[in-house]
Amino acid sequence: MNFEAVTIKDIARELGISASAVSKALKDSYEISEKTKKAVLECAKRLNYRPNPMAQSLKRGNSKSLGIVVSTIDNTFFAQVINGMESVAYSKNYNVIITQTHESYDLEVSNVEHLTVRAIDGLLISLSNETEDLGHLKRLHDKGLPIVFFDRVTDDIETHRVVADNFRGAYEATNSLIEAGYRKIAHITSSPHISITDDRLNGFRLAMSENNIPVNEQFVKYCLHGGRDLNEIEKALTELLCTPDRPDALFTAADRITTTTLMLLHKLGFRIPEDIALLGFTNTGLAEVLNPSLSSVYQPAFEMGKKATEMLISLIESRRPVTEFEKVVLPTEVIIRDSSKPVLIHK
Amino acid sequence: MNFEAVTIKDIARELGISASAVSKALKDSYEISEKTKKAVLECAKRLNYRPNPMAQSLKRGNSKSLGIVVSTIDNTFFAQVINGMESVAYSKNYNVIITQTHESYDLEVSNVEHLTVRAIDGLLISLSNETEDLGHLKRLHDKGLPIVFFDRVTDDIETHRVVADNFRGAYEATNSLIEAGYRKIAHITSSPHISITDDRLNGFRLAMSENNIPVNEQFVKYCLHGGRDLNEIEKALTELLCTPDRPDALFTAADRITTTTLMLLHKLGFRIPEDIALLGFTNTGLAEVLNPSLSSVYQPAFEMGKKATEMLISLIESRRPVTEFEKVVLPTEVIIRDSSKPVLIHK
DNA sequence: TTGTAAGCGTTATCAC
DNA sequence: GTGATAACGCTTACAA
Repeated sequence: MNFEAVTIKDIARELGISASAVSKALKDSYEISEKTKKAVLECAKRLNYRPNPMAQSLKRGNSKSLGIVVSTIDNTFFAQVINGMESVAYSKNYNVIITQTHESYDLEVSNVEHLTVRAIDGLLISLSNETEDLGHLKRLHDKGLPIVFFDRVTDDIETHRVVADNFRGAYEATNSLIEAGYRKIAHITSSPHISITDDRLNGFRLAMSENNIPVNEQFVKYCLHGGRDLNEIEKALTELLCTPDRPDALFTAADRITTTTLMLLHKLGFRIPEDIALLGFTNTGLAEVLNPSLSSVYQPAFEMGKKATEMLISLIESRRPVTEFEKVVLPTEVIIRDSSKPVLIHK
Repeated sequence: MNFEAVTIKDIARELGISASAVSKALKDSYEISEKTKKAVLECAKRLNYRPNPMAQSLKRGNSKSLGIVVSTIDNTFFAQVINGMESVAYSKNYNVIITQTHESYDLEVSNVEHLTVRAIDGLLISLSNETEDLGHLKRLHDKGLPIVFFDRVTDDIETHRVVADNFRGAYEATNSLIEAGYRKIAHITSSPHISITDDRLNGFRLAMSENNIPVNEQFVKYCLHGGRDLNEIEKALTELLCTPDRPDALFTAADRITTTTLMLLHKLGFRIPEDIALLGFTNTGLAEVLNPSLSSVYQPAFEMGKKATEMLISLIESRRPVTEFEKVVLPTEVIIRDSSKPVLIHK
């Protein structure tokens, strides 16, 4: 760029040596004398030389950047995942390029396109709520683009996957509701298209059946937009709560759904847990503070980001084609909360 | 990249013409015959040719990508700003690279470094809470890197700035509290280092003084971490509320501060607005739902992102050096809410 | 209308 | 130990 114009040639000219000597000196090649190295290093520092990553990429055939595709960055869970990804990527000298699908299949396709055009070395992706067809990803994968799926994964593409233990998290969470005496438990969850929805639903079902509690199918509500659409959740809640035989507890299956449900319950004048119990997957401090009386299910977001990125970078940097793929399941943490919180102050 | 290996040469070879003819045909040059163009286009599509952006950048001396620096993406306001930025950038064929400072000066410096090393064409930045020294940005600006500041701006660097009308927003918000009958109004705000803090505080002070209400300086609380640190706000709240002559209303000056305050008030058992009124800057749907009885100050986040990006791209693409810089002030929206919300259902 | 050649900044290979 | 040279993929004078 014009504003960062110091190149290897400038150093070469300055010292009266060749560009290739400078290049070698800068990477501490054994071919170059100590004296020259010292002079080059000094000069590079003095002129504030920075290698041009474009030129390096062009030469080396890689870009040292990773593409990230999430539904939205405005979500505590994904924000934490991205933080984990950044931490590993930066430590290994990779950059990340973040894109959002806003839960749209079309945007997912065009973002993936955008990223590969921009020449990424690998892709970290959590599928959008809408996505059913994986053609766009299969094609890239077949061409050799390393891909790691996280959170919302698919088994249709042979590669690494990192997920939280959604099944166990849902199972334990449901159990804790049952232990607390609740029986009429409703489950508000995401789109049926994505992998995690099934896992959580199955955990819920197992806990219920182990306790000989039949699942009322009217009490299972899907939210196609995953909590981003307030109306969708409002509708689900209305249907659940506007009946004489309404649930005595809600189990919400995603960060946004939990937060939104909490908001709506407050708005509707329901006290928690006196009027209705609420337990949900959440990575927002919010739910725990507003809802101190019950457990919540915390997803290992930062760890997930780290793990996925480590796996991706190892895929990228492995010399030979990888044939063994791993599905890593990280433990979900069910936080059992103590309802005896001190109330600090006089009103 | 190895997985996307179709180059201009492949097309040239396929058609038995030269690479430069292909290049020209692809950009619809007048020099090339219609027949050749058609053949090239067909072949490019058939082979799924994608230009290598690295090579283009190297040649053209630009990267068609913009750097974004925000404190954190896990914040409704910044997430909305980024959405606005993406919408403009994509429409003009720019990519964005998002980085977070987590309110740390050191991270701000290293991110900016990272971005320029990665060769961005321009920088969109909202200063971190901690930043006082602007040397790192001044140096880049002097070298010719186009920069646009948004939200948390500085007057020390001669360039475009985009802000919300924080002064007016705070003024109107405070007025609405006063009109509602509150007199003992506390102000919880961000770090005193950043520009918006002063603007908001001044709006608050003007409204108070116009109504002949003295500002109790004990009622003005600064949060150096801008609401990210729960303890900081808890401390401020405790100090404010644990006195006999406590405030009857809180005016919070930032999205995260509003949300966190809301959480803590609930936790402490304060009802809003019966026990204490709360009015704040917020871009989260949350606050409005939980706090339906009062106004809230909505920042034009999406518009801010759009405007800042338009200005940056015009800076980048302007041929001659720009000497006239603009400070755009977007209107803040004070939403007066109706407390008569229907409560839907029987408990 | 098309082809040739040089060059963007870097690096690898080979010669000196 | 150091320097020429070619190459990465693309663009653009300029030559044909």
